[in-house]
Amino acid sequence: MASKRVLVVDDDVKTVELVKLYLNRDGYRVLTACDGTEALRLAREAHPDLIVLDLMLPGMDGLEVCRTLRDESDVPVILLTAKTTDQDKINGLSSGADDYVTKPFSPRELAARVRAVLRRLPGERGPSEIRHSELTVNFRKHEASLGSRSLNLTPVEFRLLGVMVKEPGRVFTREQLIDTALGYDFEGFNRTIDVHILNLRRKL
Amino acid sequence: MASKRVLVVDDDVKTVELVKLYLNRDGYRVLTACDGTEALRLAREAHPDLIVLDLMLPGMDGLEVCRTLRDESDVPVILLTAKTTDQDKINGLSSGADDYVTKPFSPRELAARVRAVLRRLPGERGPSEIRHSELTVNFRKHEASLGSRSLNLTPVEFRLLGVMVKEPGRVFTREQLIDTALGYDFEGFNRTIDVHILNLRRKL
DNA sequence: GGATAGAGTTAACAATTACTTAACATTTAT
DNA sequence: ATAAATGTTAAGTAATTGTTAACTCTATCC
Repeated sequence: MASKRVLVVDDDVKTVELVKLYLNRDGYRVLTACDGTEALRLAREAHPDLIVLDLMLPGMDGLEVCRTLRDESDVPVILLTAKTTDQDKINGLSSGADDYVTKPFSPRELAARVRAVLRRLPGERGPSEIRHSELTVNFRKHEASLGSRSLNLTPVEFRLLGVMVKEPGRVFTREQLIDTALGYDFEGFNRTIDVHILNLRRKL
Repeated sequence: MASKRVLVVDDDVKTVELVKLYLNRDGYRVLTACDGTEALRLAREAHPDLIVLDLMLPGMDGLEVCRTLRDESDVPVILLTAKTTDQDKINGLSSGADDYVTKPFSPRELAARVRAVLRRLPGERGPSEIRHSELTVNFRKHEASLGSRSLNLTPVEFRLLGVMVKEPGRVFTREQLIDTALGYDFEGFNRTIDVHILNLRRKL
């Protein structure tokens, strides 16, 4: 669940389609762009979780695109290029890229690198435990308890309780709760969240 | 919090400067050295909070430097290694070093790893042995036992048990376990870790 | 230089858990 | 009083995790 979005930028449509195929197979949603300008536009609009960027682009240079992206956000970038010397790698990585794959490449390897980069990113920190009178929510242990009784929460329920316990008293819309608990790209019946809330209430 | 000091050791000035740039951006003070002798001297004089150490150094071997550092203090070390070296070397080293990054590397990633190592540091650089009721894990001997029976753990299993025994009750994601047990640059099927966990459970 | 053993990886399948939905009940607001 | 919103139940469906077994790779031993 919570499928991530990857923006793939390459002027060769064949390449884009190939990469898209493999990334889709891994459960990512894929956006595509054929040149630097479009890439930047999409990056700004859609806020993808990762960008696969070819260095040889018509018009705007790939390295330039990479640097611009870096200035504007923290989105991780994997560079794709035919250049093979170490110096090129250094240049690319110095421009703020997170990884580097040389053409011709195995789409399998690229997919693996996408996974690897995304895996090591989620580094957000908060307090590891929040308490409110009887209620204790421990994020490190992924565990919540009321008094001494451990509520056996499912992942969705835990996320719901987590987001609420961080801002007690705040009222959330269905959409806000869906975003945090089911993922921003949830495309189902929006009353599903009601059931999760119900179950959570029962356990409390 | 007073800004931490990081010693960066590499014979290539370009690399050193690049790393320094990124670490400075993260608010660290950076010391630099170009060879093993200078590295040791600076480590002794300045007592940095962390050392980034290239393994390929002129004169004194990086491995040798690493071992000397280990003998003299508890300063955490992140190794820089060429991608062509064996995974086995990394395995052997990771008992002494706290992390490693393969060249060519992304400075973003290195900075992230520096942060990660420093973050988990105050959680004490544990004793060489941890016990929990029947379970004993000895890090120096790389050996674990339940009661009197010695569990014959493989390297991967030992690392898994090691990371878990240090924070009992904590829930880890697949990705976190993969990072510590299989290496941050593991590029395979992520359910591989399930099998290691299964095997570990059976031995317990 | 095979043969063998140990470790790690992977695919396929089973078991379990949890998520989603639709239908109906109750409450709230107008 | 009635429409809209929210609460509740139970059944169907999907996602995740557990397990087995086959395969690869390396290192070691005749």
